[in-house]
Amino acid sequence: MKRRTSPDETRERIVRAAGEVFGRHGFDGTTVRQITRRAGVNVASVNYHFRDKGELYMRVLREAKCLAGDLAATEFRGAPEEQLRGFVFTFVRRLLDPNRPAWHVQVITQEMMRPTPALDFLVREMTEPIFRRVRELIGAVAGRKLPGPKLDMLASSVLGQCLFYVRSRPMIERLAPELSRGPDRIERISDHIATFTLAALCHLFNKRPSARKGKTSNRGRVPALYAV
Amino acid sequence: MKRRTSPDETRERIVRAAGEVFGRHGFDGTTVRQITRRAGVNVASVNYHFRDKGELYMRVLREAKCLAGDLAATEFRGAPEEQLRGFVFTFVRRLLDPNRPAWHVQVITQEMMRPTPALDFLVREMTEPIFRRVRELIGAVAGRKLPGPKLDMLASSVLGQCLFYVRSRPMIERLAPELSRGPDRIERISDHIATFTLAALCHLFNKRPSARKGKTSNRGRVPALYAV
DNA sequence: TGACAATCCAAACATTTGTTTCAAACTTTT
DNA sequence: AAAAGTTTGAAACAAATGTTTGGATTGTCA
Repeated sequence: MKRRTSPDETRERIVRAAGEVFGRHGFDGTTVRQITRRAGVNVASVNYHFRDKGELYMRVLREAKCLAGDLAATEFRGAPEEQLRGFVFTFVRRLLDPNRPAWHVQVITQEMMRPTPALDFLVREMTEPIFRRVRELIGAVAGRKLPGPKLDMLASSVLGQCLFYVRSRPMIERLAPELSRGPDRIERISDHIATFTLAALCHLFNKRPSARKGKTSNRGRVPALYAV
Repeated sequence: MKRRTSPDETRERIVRAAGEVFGRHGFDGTTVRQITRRAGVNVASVNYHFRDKGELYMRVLREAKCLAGDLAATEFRGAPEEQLRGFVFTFVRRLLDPNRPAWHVQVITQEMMRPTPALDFLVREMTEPIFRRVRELIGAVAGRKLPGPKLDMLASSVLGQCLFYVRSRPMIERLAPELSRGPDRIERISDHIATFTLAALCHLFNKRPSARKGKTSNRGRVPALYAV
């Protein structure tokens, strides 16, 4: 007779449940019993399959980083402006897409805000490459060599805009509920951030007015290729 | 003989210590004994002076909101662009000034990210007014009536840029340490955000190029009046 | 001073925490 | 089918949690 749940499935169920709870309450705020209750397994399973709570947490972070995808390695085609726009669209979609399990982003955000010893891993493995990538894209749009700190701040402006919608979600839902609703909200937000950013860069570095203005033109749409 | 510590001082010591610990670990991650140890008082003091841990937390939030200042009510003078610039300078200073106790900002940030029932209070009392103010300032700069959601996203772009430096601090310190150091870092960051934002608005709404570009001009400096 | 209330403190309270134990149930191997 | 190795589950563990208790200490006012 087949076992009701295989050992591997138990492990997966624990990781998924752990991701959801860790994502909502962070490492400290989460109890092992919350996880096992949600996963429908025994309390001891956590210590059997993973050494302890900390080890399980690391496993969850690794999973989240993995599912977050190699955004940094993605190639975008077209003019530098189009590439930056493509990046913003992909990044925001990764952050807000309701089809993806929400805990991937949430658990990473929690770790960024209330660091545990695991933060170094996350920065090294995903934040740093993404940050570097944004700097490259911005440098290309600017079309000239920029001093490092200036480039860092420009990249921070882009990432800050994107992450705001994730990290301040409970706030935004109260202040501007329209922004959180509607099936096209991801595209609206992406389009705004990209347009805003390109407008700033365009003005700061005296590029041509870049054609875009007002509603979404076909040129402005992110190619389906990017819309992972 | 005078008591070593007056009851009022005990209360204050508890609130300050609680602010520091809550700011670092959030409500869940904080234990009453951590607070009392840091404050140098007995464990029971918390339940004596404040009803329970939750009541103390609310008191801390109220204090933080109070010390955060009535940024929303501050009047800025000059052209709309100057007013927006003044707001950014003041806001960023409030967020990053090392002379102010860091926990004011941190405890609010923690609450935004991992909401407790107290979030409604915070949004109503400080976030909402600030958000509304930014929308007004941006509307003035744009010089035309804008649809609500558009205004919301523009405000989000400004606040997102500012808050990034607070919420991603542990990350930034690893990625771009230069941004976290130096006595002029607050001014450098403020100046960048204001310039970046005004450049975008200027380009989006076809205003005149606004003169600013490159290094800080005298016009660009925030008047001492604003530099609270 | 002496009585009264306010404040403080050590100890204990009942829960909840992460983890361990060990026997039963199951799967695989012999 | 018997033996060996995995996986599960109920119960128990010590440690830590928020809170309460009762008595000691302090300040106030008659």
